[in-house]
Amino acid sequence: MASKPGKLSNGMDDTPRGRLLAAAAHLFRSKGFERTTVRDLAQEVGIQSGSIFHHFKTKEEILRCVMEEVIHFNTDRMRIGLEQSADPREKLLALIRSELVSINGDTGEAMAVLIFEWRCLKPESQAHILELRSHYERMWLDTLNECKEAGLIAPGRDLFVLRRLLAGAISWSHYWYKPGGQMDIEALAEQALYLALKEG
Amino acid sequence: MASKPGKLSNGMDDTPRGRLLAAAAHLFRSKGFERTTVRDLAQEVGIQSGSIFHHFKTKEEILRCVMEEVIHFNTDRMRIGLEQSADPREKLLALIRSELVSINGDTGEAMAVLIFEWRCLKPESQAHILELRSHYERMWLDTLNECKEAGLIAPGRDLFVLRRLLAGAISWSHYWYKPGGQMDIEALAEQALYLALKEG
DNA sequence: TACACTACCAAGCAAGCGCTTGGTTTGTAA
DNA sequence: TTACAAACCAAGCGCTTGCTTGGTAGTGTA
Repeated sequence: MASKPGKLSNGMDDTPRGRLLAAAAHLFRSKGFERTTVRDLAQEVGIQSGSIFHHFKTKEEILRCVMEEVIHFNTDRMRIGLEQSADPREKLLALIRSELVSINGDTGEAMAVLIFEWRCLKPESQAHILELRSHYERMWLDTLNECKEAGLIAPGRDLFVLRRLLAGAISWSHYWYKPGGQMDIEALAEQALYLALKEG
Repeated sequence: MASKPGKLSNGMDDTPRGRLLAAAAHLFRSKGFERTTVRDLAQEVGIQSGSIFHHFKTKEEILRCVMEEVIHFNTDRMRIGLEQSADPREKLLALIRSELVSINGDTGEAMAVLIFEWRCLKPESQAHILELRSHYERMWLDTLNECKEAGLIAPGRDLFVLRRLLAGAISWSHYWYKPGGQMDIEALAEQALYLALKEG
């Protein structure tokens, strides 16, 4: 199971395993899973390449663990965001903000790995990760439904399609959005919210 | 330069080079550039792996050529779509439709390669491709501006950000949209158009 | 002191990689 | 028939890859 309420831990703590996962997230994002060698990874944490396999069975297992940790962490963050929101509009904004922070903030590297190194996983690992993601997507659809019932979203909109379009718009920000630039996450979240709401 | 008006050619014709490019687009999309070996590629077109290098200097050059061809082809398609549209709303819909077709239709594999294998290019190749894309993005921004001036887009929207959000929403469709399913491209284009327009 | 355990190193193996080489076949045109 | 170039093959080189192996240093427990 995930962490306790209010307590966020991304599993990349100051243990050999945690340090390896953090370094892997960094390298897999910047170079890609295939281009990152176990020797790169070992050098990053200051050990020999063979020592990695004392902590993980295979290179693919490292990738899978990075993805698992980031899903747990961000599902918790979204849930907390929802709990602190009063009305449907705020809830949707909280989800958008959470996902933008996931992608452009502290867990950005691991999140990008989750998104862009997907096909490097073996099929059975993919199935396992998809299972973890289902809670995550359920929160989105429930919130979009609430917004529609509250009249915030035009009746003609397909909510499943809308969620996929929003997921794309938000995930894509990792390609162009630069945290610390002119636009902060909150302003970007608001622009993204306009994509969904009918008064946008 | 690209093709003549009205004539669309994607450069993957029935020549040894064209067959290699088509097979490369297919393999690079389904397995990724790194996981695709020159031996895979050779087997796909029925030659020996060494023979590939009679047509291309390096494996990276194959990737670059796939990307160049698909940009030329789709820039032409977008331009033709614009020429056949009367008002700003139709123009924007034409751009959205073109990009959706690029990603989910005939050139889908090459387009996915352009998007998802970007970092496999050498920096100088990236710069070259970015140059080609600039015309493409110019058409988008011009059309969005026309829509805003016509009052179709709310005054508070940042058009640069809007284009990036739309690009994400549209590109992302390659992950989930299945041509031939319940929803056709035209319906999807309309749902995507709602993201931008204020009456959406 | 003895034992067990985690974390790690040094060395290297088998396989696969992109690419090269020297030579052969095939199509075209004078 | 000859000439020539494009297209291709068979073989393999030099290198990198993920991963294995056998052994060692440090730490906590009895």
